[in-house]
Amino acid sequence: MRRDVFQAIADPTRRAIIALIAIQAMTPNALSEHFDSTRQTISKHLRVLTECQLVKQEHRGREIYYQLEVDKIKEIDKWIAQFRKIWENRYDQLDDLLLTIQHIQDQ
Amino acid sequence: MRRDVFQAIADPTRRAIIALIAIQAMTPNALSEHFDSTRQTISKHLRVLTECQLVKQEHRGREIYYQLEVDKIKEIDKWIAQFRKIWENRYDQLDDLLLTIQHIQDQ
DNA sequence: TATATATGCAGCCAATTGGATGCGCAAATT
DNA sequence: AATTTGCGCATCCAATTGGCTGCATATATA
Repeated sequence: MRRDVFQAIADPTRRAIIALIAIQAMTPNALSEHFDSTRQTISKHLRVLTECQLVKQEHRGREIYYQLEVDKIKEIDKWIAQFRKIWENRYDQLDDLLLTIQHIQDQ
Repeated sequence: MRRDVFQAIADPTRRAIIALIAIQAMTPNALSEHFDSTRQTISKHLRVLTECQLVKQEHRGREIYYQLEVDKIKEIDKWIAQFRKIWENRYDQLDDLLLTIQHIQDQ
């Protein structure tokens, strides 16, 4: 099983789950009320999220509260960071200039 | 076909392609030299990346240079942004305090 | 003009995925 | 003690995915 963070957030339902529990910890039952899928299907999604440590469980009697592991989101942010410097250092003017230089070289 | 940015970056090979062309535009042939997969497989990955507009083509004779669409990466960053305020406003001290309050309430 | 090179597309296949259903188990509630 | 509630797990299934091979097409090159 691959089970990495990027594969986990590929599914729209799982992203929605993440967004919901980011606000407050929730049980599988409470979560499934927000979706058309069955509780078991949501449970399966939570398993994927747990396996890649994007969420953690907090047992409370027979209920299990799922809570976001914000640090794991940072992992995605870390991957994005390598491109951030590109769009931060890119200005329209500079773009035009480079394009012009390229055209001259092509001739 | 789903073909959204999150599904696109779920595959490790596609993430590697993105990282490579972020430095400089590359042809499918040049790209496939960096992987064990065949040129056609890389081409298929490039198709996925093109369809969700993470890359754009620049035709040059019989060669096609693939170039990163940095703006599309921002879309992922935008999704991450909603969680950034959580980890920025979260300090260990505050965490401990909240945990203590919760324990008191549980009693 | 014939050949080599660069590429995309169609089709095939095994593996994975997201969904449902039907359990079993543990904790509350009656 | 019996029942209800909350949950995870195993299994099944159709759809998707990532990889391959074998083309067809377009552009360079001999």
